[in-house]
Amino acid sequence: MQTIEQLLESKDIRVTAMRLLIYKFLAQKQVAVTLSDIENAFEKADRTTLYRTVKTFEEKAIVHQIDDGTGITKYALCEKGCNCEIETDLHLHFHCNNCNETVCLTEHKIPQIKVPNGFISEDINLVVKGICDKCSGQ
Amino acid sequence: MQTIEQLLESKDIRVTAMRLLIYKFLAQKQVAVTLSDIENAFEKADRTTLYRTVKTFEEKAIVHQIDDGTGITKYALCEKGCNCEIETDLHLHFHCNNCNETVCLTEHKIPQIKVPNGFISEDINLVVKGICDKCSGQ
DNA sequence: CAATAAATGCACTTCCATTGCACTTATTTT
DNA sequence: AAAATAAGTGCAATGGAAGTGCATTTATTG
Repeated sequence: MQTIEQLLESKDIRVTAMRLLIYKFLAQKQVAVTLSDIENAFEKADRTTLYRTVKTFEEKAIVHQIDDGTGITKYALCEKGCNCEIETDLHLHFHCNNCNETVCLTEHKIPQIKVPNGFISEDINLVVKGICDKCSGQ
Repeated sequence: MQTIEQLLESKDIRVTAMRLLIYKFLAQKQVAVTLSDIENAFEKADRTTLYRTVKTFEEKAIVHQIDDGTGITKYALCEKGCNCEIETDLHLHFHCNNCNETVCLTEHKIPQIKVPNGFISEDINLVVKGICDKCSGQ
């Protein structure tokens, strides 16, 4: 069992109170969050700090960025073994049109996509939109 | 053979000089264009007019919107028979990281995506990023 | 403890999307 | 055909989110 401190250190990220808080916030969330979500959760902290913290996490592959088509960038913690950079490891994201939340469907890998001759695929973004389990249940 | 005028009228869109020009511009383009692209092509026209024209086209299923992850909304003409609303008819988009252009790969349909129980899929956005045929050729 | 580097906070800028309102142009009604 | 109405266009302004420069604080290193 690795502590958050150890995780950050293993990625060459200095441990600060702010970063621990933001990490915990992301860990506790079951859905992808926007910068504004984080901002609202930490009203005392400056937006820039939150922004740069998330960017740092992103660079060090602690979180991955999600473009779910709402026009607002969202972030979610990478799962253990999540290699977001590796094309073959990409998972898909589900955006609920009802509650407006976006979740990672980590267990659902993106199927092989064929592209025409001459095209070289490097990265794939797949977002399914619809109604999530929470909203469809009722 | 249907004229542009007839097409617009069939969709309950009034024919104006501006709309014809914008339609022709989109038709001649082989790639998805941003609002700024259109703006640059019609410097005499106001940005708002272009914006609203494209929005009108979008509502009436003459163009479809593309979110290729660049953060800037792009638009492309729907092909004949393109039913962007129908999930099963969705095609994928390819964004070139080199020339920054986005093209519709209309002939490449999106494979069936499985989502977990309780999730209802209504729409799918799939963007493949990499190098396009023009840029990989050299 | 001093020197250095990184982290944080504040202010500001930029870019794109969008809207309100006035004005013009087209369409419909009398 | 003129008046009334509706739609289209242009100008100005707003809002939201992303990003940057710089000063200040906090942590790290010698």
